Amino acid sequence: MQDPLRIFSDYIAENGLKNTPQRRLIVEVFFKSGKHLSTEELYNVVCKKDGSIGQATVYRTLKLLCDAGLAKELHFGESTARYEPIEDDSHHDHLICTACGKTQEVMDSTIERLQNELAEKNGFTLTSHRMVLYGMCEGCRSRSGQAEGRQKP
Amino acid sequence: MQDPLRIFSDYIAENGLKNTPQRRLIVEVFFKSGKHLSTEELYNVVCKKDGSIGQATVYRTLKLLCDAGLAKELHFGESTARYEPIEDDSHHDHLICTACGKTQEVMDSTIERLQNELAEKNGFTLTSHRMVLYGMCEGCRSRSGQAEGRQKP
DNA sequence: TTACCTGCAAACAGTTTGCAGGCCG
DNA sequence: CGGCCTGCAAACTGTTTGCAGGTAA
Repeated sequence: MQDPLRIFSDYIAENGLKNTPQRRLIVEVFFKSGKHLSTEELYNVVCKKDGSIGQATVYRTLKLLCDAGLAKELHFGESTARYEPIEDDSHHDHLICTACGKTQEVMDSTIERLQNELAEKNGFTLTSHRMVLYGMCEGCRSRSGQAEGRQKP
Repeated sequence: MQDPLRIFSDYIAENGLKNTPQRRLIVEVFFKSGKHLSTEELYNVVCKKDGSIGQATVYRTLKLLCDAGLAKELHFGESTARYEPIEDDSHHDHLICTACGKTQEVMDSTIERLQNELAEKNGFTLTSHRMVLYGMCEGCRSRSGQAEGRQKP
């Protein structure tokens, strides 16, 4: 994928917006630090590099990134939203460990195809989807041992 | 599935809780009116039958239903949570029209199986999942006609 | 009688917005 | 220079919680 910063400044230019240092910093940090950042996490990192940046700007810039098609808002189970960089054509879904919170990106083209067929079968034209698989990762499973009958967390 | 009210009062009894008229009303309305209610929608309906009920009780009762395994909290794209009755063994996923907001329940056992395999392949033991398909329903598609190139809503 | 419950309102958390100044283009 | 941007703080929205009185068991 092309440099996201480049795409971003193109988008900025095309839409008569301004390419400010704050936006550049936020976008850079967002794409460097990788995956599934919440606004607050992003804000914290950004703050360390420029303590004068306000949260509102982070919120506004993330929204801008979504508009530009460079980021996607995600809602796992939490009260806060998370954002993920859109890696061009590499679509994927998420696998989350309910014990340790680890998230892993997954992708299965057969499932993708069946999703499309399922939508068609119901008269829908699919434009996108979200799939999140919740389970227990290897580590947590062996760590939690034989305590299987638990119901209430 | 058994009467949800019955299951609920069993749960109440087993856990030393109280079976109050407010709870009974909320649970009854929740299961009668069916699908994907938000707390506010549920509150509005309940209010019409008993104007003295407070929102807090609705929130608390929905949480209780989740604990009892009778309801499930859903997050589509909105700012508010929705709740759906758990119909025992009839698991399903959701198909949502991005134009009119219509939601439809769907289920594909092949997809379900592949999800399990995908999780296993990554060392996870799957416990649950969420899948939401976004698209355009037949009605909206024909209604919106040939305006396909639109980018910004 | 004794917990548990309820409605109310205040408290909260996450997010948005109005404003006065600042800066890109 | 003009319009977009920014930081700040206040406003908002959805949800939670403390409290004093009420009620199921």
